[in-house]
Amino acid sequence: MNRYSNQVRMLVAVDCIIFGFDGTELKILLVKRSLEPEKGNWSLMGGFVQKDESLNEAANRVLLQLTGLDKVYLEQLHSFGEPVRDPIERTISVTYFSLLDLTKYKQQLSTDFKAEWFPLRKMPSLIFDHGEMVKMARAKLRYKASLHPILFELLSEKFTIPQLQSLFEEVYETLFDKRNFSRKILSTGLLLKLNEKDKGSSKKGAYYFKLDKKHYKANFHNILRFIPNPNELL
Amino acid sequence: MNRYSNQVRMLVAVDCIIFGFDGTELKILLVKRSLEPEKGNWSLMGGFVQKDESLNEAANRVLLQLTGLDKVYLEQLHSFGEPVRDPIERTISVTYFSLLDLTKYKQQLSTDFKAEWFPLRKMPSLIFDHGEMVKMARAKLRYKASLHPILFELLSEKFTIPQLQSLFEEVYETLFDKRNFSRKILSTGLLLKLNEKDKGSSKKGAYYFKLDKKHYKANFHNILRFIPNPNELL
DNA sequence: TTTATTAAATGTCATATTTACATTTATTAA
DNA sequence: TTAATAAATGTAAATATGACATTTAATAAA
Repeated sequence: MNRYSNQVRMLVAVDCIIFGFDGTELKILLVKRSLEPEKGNWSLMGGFVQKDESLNEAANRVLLQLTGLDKVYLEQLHSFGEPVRDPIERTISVTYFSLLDLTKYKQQLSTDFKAEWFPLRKMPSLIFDHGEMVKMARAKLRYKASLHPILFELLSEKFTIPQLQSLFEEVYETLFDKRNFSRKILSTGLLLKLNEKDKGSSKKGAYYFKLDKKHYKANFHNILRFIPNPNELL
Repeated sequence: MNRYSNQVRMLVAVDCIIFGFDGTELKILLVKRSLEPEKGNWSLMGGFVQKDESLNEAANRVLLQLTGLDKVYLEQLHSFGEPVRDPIERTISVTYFSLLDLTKYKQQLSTDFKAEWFPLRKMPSLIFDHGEMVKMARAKLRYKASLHPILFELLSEKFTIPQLQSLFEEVYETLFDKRNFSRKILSTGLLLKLNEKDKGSSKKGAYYFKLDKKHYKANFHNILRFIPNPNELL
């Protein structure tokens, strides 16, 4: 016996929801679809899983092709499998969500794919069920970032507390008290203060911090509480 | 154009990790595989996704076939897609994890599938990558139950606080202080006290409670904290 | 040199939550 | 009536949280 009989084979695709932060706005990377149907419409970056490729490998390949970036935060999100989600042919989509430092993004490669960063709040409508995928990724980002230190993946190696706070405020579409925010973030023990200031946004300047990588990796799965009243935000 | 060209089609299966609680032990429902390869070895209950069936529909169908139960807690967990995970033919497995009240389980149907409940701690080794799937489901159960009231899905409609505490203790393989446990659970406002006692385990008897369904549904997604020091348990 | 301006950094107090720990209560059987 | 058993409940100290205002460092203007 070398095949299962009487069963339907289908295409399996990966689609990536890629988030970035430019210092002010939370953004998503989209591409113009290059084939019919819906050619020319905005879409998540994706591709079919190849013969000898795992799902994770496929997602990493797609991400590398689009951004030129390797070793970015990438996590499987959810699989979508409505029978008619792709009108051409039955296709299961395994979605991944990714967080990356927008400033490291290799723009030259993006031209091959007609890729563009959109502010999440001004995102165009997407093909197929991609809008639903983004919605789920956004919910997961909020959920996970309230409990685990994932938002650091969106910042450069060096960042200031006010920058970090802006990012949290953008993700949760709210404002936090800076005294309490600073106290809570510093109390995690995740941050190392550098002897260097960012003078970009004030005369006094704000100290740069970087992640304590050891502490970060060792405690990543711990449940912290980054967000004061997470329930009220949902 | 009515097909995508030059792409590989694969089988897509759903596999279900089904948890139950008998009052003492946390259990998992397994079946003896009925076809080659690995015929006769223990396996998760699963099946191939059919032509006009969504992933959720496939999982519900499989669960109904095995347990006779409809409308149980069922949640998509993760998709597994290593190229060689099934030696016969490339198959993507979308896993679902399910929590059900073991006492409602229709045993007569299980005979068709040679299904059996195993205590999680004494589970036999499973075919393919099913062991890894169970491990992930167990981690997710612990994670989610520390933040959301999902363990109630494992109990009957009526239950006592000591029974609930036993369940938590079994899931986390630890002991909790009963005064603090009771206070924390009651403070959620999820429980309604009934005018009836369970005399099964003491002379005094323990009051039965049931879920306040409205409150449960409205607040399910809120992040609570059922477990005192979840970090130390991971 | 002094002063004004700006955002960063920090402190305090009241309240809520958490943890550790012991006694009383209801029921049944001896 | 008493002994036995598990259920139910209380309290006090420590810690975390949330609301709120002042001081500080650096630059630019007077």
